[in-house]
Amino acid sequence: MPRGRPRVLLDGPIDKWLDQFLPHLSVDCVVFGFHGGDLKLLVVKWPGLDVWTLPGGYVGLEQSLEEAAHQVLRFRTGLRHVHLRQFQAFGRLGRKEAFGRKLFLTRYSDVDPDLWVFKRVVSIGYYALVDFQKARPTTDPWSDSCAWYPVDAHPPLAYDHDGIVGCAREALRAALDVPGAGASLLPERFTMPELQRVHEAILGRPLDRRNFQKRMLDRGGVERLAERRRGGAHRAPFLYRFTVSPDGVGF
Amino acid sequence: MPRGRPRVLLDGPIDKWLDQFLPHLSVDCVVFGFHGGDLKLLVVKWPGLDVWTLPGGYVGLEQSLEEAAHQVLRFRTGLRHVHLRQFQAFGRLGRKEAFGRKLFLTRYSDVDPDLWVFKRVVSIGYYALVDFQKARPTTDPWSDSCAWYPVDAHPPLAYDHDGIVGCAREALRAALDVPGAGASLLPERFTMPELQRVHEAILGRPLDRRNFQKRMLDRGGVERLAERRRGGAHRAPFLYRFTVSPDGVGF
DNA sequence: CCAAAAGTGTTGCAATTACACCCATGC
DNA sequence: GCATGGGTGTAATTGCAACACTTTTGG
Repeated sequence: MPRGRPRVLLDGPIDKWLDQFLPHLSVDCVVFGFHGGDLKLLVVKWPGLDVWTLPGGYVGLEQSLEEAAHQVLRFRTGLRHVHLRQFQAFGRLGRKEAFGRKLFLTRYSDVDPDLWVFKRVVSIGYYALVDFQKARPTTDPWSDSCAWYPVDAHPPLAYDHDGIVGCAREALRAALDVPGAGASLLPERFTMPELQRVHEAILGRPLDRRNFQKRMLDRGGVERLAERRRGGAHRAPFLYRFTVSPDGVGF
Repeated sequence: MPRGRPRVLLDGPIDKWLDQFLPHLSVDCVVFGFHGGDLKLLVVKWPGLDVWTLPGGYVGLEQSLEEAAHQVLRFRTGLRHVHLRQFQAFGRLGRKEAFGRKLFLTRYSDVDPDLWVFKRVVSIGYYALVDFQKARPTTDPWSDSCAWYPVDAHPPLAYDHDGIVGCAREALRAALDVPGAGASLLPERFTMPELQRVHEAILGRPLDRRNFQKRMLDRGGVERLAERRRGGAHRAPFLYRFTVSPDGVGF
């Protein structure tokens, strides 16, 4: 499977390329975006086999898990400073890596089936919240496409990645009550209804407009700007800005 | 570092022994007990160096992470069905494994410093809640001792294990509001005051006796038995039993 | 009989929920 | 001017925290 920095993908034989990573380990990223009123998920399609997966990557020998996840995000979305949170490690057996070999065979004729990528891989799951507008889904030479899908209607994913997505959504829901939650899914300046749509999409249920606004302002972490959003068909809503980082700490 | 099944520890050379595990990976277990009114932590002392760590182990090539953690628990406490929960993976650089080499040198004169155990190891953190009475802390031939310490006054741990303990306590606190929480720290039958002490120890603050009892009964998951605890100096309290598993699911 | 711990009920506050009214904008 | 969405306030409810009284047991 093609993961990690693209620039080294094509240099030399595969086994040498794999030597730069911690064997049997990977990070998988559940990348959430928000657009058109619902949550989007970034998925990667691999050529030939009609197989989709989460974007992921291997971990360099001298690279922290977090750095590895950031690298995946930077590579797949072009974004550098992304809200990223580890939520679970997935290490049960039967995380079939068999299709990976087929994938390699589409590029290389003779691949050693004993390489660790075809055996068991333990994966550390991260979820990421990105600004849909700024993200530039990037397809590499290995993959057919890298694109957003509605999180409730994405193509079935290989391995146990569907389960990983469910797990990530749960973790995301649980993290929703800290000040600044959902910030990273929106542009820097946003309106209160927009923030509400984000919360509704994550929780999966409608929220009361007025109570929502009150709670957000009482909780702190948001700052109302003088400006309003122009151009809408109705009363112009205020713009807001977050005053805390996505992790709940002040800037 | 001596981890994993004891029976294979002494068979053959170390590098062969290590071949049965996923390289660069381990599980570390934060084992909580409850005794004499406060939380205890199970720690292991390694010989010669005045070094303590959490009980941990490596992950077999055909073993799930959870199985590996269960194996550590079974080995260190003799308990088979333990409430175990993964809470975080620790993979940042600088998790110095240097002392491990010294440890091996106390047993073997010539150890290859290129073995993966001396390089970087990513560790999956599990916390466990065990019945203090039933647990039998077990020292193996490699370690000086395996013993309970008050969680607020345990010897400083090597690596980043002190940080791991803090992380585990936080996860434990967050998991305290599900029905059946704290069950696994007590014997099968327990009194309400006992359960309250557990919650107080985890939260680190006193709780109101009456509100506590009400909440526990309203929430469900506990069942009052006919019997009472005899022999106390005062009014005999009722005995209770949990009707849900530690994970919040009914039996 | 007294001290100390356990069982049960009631009150009051505070946070959340439900709901009503006014304002702005485009067609 | 009217439909639609946005901003603000208030009443109702509920969940939780504070607190009082009774019961049991050993000494």
